[in-house]
Amino acid sequence: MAPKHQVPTESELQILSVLWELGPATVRQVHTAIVKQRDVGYTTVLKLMQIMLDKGLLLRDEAARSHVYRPAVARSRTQRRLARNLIDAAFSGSSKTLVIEALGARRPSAEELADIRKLLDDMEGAK
Amino acid sequence: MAPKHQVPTESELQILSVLWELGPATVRQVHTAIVKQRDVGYTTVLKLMQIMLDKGLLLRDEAARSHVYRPAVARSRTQRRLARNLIDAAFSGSSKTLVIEALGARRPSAEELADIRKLLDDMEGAK
DNA sequence: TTGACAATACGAAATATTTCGTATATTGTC
DNA sequence: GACAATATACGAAATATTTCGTATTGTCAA
Repeated sequence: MAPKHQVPTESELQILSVLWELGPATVRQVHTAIVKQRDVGYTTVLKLMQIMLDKGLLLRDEAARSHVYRPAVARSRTQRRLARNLIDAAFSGSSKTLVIEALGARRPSAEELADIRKLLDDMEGAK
Repeated sequence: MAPKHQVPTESELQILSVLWELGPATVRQVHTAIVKQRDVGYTTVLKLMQIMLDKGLLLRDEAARSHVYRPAVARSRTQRRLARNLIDAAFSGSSKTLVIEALGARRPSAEELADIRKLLDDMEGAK
């Protein structure tokens, strides 16, 4: 029966990213945002969002003529799922390796490094 | 002109993972390893590896009757690309957020935590 | 040498994802 | 009310990915 959750595709992720950024939004708003990055038609985005609704990735409010969509699952839950997925698919289960490569790929600021260090402290403390 | 590098698909990643694990290997060896995780035919794996050769993801040695394949790009380079890709696609460019979710998704051992901490030290040192 | 087995090549079906065109309905303005 | 603008629904083409069957060739043991 239902696989409760799946990993969103690239296009779906782009839509989710916009919704995470804007909050609940109409297809028009999402399309306007995406078109700044990539050339794609309005009905394409509409169709994708309808499919995502079917899949349970989005919810929508149909009260107004322009339906308002929002993610069905919290951003951090989806992000965690994506992280776990990548760790298992390409890092042989080692979060450490992913962490190392992530830090190498997009160098964080000093403040962010400090935040990470703090999290490590907490994790060691709560053993 | 060639797009030099692309992100491997799920199936391709599974094959790469096996090759990273085993080192250079034949289709037979890769298939034997994959079948333990997923039910798939021999010629399916063969075809995928041939396609990966075309795409430049793999190299092969045809000296023997059974060709020996190996990744065209080092594991860590591919992993870094995947990390960067995910950071940009789902973490709005923030490696910090990915790091946090990765640590939450697959809790590392105390030793691994120490390794990560060491890396942070190096990164702050080398500012 | 011949037959069984194993390997590659490759076409093409099956499936998944992305794209868009067209039909139709709703809203607001004149 | 009629028209222009804007929405949704939805079929279906286009593309990408995964799957496998079949043809062919090489290898080796009896």
